[in-house]
Amino acid sequence: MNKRNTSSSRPLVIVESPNKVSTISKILGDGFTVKASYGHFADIPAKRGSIDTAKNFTATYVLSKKGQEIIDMLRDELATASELILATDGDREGEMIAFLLVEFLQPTVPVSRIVFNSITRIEVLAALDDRKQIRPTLVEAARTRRYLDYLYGFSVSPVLWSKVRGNLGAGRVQSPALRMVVEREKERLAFVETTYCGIEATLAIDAQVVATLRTIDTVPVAKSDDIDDAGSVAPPAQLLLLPDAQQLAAALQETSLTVANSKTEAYSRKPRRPYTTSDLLQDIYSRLKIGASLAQVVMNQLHEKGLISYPRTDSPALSGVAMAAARQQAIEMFGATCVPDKPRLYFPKRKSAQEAHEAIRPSNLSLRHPKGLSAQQAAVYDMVWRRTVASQMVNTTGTTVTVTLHANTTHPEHWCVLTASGTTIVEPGHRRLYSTPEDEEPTPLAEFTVGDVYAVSAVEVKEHVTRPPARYTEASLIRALEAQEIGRPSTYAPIIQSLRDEYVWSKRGDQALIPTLTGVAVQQFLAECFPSLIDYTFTREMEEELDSIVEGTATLVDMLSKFYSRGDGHWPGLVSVIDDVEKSYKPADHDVLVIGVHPETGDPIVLKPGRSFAGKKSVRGTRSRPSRTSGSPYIKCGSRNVAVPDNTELSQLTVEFALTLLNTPTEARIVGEHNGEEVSVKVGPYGPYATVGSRSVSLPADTDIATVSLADIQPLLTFPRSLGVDPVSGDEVFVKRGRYGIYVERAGDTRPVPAETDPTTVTLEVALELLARPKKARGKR
DNA sequence: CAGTGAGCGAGCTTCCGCTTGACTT
Repeated sequence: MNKRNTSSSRPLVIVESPNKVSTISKILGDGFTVKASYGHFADIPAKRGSIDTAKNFTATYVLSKKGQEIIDMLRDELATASELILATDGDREGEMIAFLLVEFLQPTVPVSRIVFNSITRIEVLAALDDRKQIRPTLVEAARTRRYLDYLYGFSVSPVLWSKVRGNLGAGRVQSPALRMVVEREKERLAFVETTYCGIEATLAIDAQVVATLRTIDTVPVAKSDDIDDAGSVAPPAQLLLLPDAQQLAAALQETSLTVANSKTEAYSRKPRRPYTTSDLLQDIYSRLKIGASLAQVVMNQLHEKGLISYPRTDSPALSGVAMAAARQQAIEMFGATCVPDKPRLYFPKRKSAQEAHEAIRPSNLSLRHPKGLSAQQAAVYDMVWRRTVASQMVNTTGTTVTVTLHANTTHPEHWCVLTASGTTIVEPGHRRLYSTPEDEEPTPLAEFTVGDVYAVSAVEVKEHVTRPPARYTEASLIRALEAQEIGRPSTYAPIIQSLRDEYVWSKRGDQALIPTLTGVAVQQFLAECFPSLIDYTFTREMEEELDSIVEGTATLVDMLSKFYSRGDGHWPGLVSVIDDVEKSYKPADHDVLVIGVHPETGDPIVLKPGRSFAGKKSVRGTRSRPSRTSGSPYIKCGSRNVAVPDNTELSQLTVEFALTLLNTPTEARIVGEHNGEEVSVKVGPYGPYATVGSRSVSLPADTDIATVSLADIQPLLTFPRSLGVDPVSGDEVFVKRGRYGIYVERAGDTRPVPAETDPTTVTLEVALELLARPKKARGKR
């Protein structure tokens, strides 16, 4: 419809995002057609064997369904175009997309590649005058990254299926992320709480000056920083305990404090850098308590409305235009002295082929309060606006005074040193617009004269208890991953989502990430069998090698054969490592956790991950299939097994907890009648089961015998069931429940009942239809 | 401390990194 290019053909410009199309169209005018590729439209297939590892790691990129439509659309546009200009993002992935566009479009017109880092008239037009070609080494690096991730994930995950449990995944990004969450949980478990005291003395003067006790006879009084998670105190500091503290406080009350030193220092704080994706996710969480997925959605919405720049970036850099606009806004609000002489420049941490975008900032800085936004959108926009403008303002400056006071106490006799400090802000600078809860309004303190003596008006003993390291939140985990350069801005939110599928959970109304028992089991397994794959430096080292490929000093085959087959000095190669694990790792010999020893039998009480099961398990239990008979993690003691919910905290797994589970339900409990027969439930050596008359029926492993009702289990009691006789063959047709779930059977021929079909509604017609299908179901896509 | 039900079929799961949709009210 919008084909007005009948008279003369125009260049076709392709960008990644449709959101860029209209802006760039406006800049380029009628002489160009601008279209979007919508990101990666092709990929190697997500199934086994997509990479031919025997043949120099060759693989074929295939269009996705949506990708096919996009390529068709672009091919139509190209048919009438005078030339093809590839304007995908200026990073490694963008180069790959440009390369794949050429591969799939097979253009017959001239092709060139342009790169601009921000969509401004100057940059876009300059890029058009600086035509380049696709860089083959950059494409090779992108391809290597893609293949390595595939080889890692699709080789290690199957080992999890055979050694831990089915349906689990491992990968270069998710596995170190899981490691962080699990190790933090174990640090919390190993944490030893320490109680310690501090003493605060208030000086008897008009101003409220509170001095803190620092040393007793030159020995530093331990602060929280001096005490580690095991409760050890870093020398020379020593813990001040309550009885001593009270005695000393009483003695201090009787003494006076002499000023030994008064020091004045300049105080200066730079503004925070403009937002990267990770910074903004972190800040949205701490200010608005919104998790990563929703936060990313709100950021996207603001971007789609044209209000903020591209929301997935790891660069804090601002374009020259944006810096000038931010300075202008600051000057209008606070006058010319509120910005430094020159604009403040911010640089990405890692200068590489990876940063294609600038920081997240308002598209139009003169727009202070856009109309028509939801409360969340408005709040996020306001944060972005403040942080961007503040980033160009002068430092917050002032003076910090620290005064040192001496006291000699009697009963007990000690020489005590106390300090007090305070800061006076002279120039608020950037804090007028943006401050964090940590930069609390400082309390000022006047200077003191050495030798002056003050009486003490009050002495207070403050008792403190050390806190275990905090669990990660979505935002802090993302920050930790980013600090290790693991993962990319476009994947931060999805990573959290995929962890939540199996490996982590949170309590209601809380964002703290707690590992599931399955998550703990997988981390243990990976740490034992594949430690170098979950090393936090793995990705960084990968990136360095990819840089060598870009520079032309290494190749895809070098790097992948080293990783996968050939190995190097320290690493025997993934294939060989996996072979060893498959041969030598016996799950029965490995426990997730040794909980303790049974006080009477002396049998060890251990946690096991649970083995193969049919159907996917959800931690929240919304979709647990009734057919599942095993799979939940379980506690093992002697010959007894008892299931524990996957979302049990490690700290709950004590001997007492295990014993209550192991001891409680050995007796059958009658829950009602089914077809006139009494139904009772019980836990046996193979897990929970129901008895109906003389028949017994296994129940899902996480069934709680004490609370389960007849209604909960009644559907399971209907199997096996005769559906009638097949009118064609005359054979009786059954629906049965077996190890792998519900299935239908006719004369020894079987078909599984699909998970989405309610097995209680299976009729003869349904069964015959299933049996008519070919035996080997072809997996769709 | 320990004799606690019964057991028929085997296909599939998985990676990371780019992008936006589209069910309805």
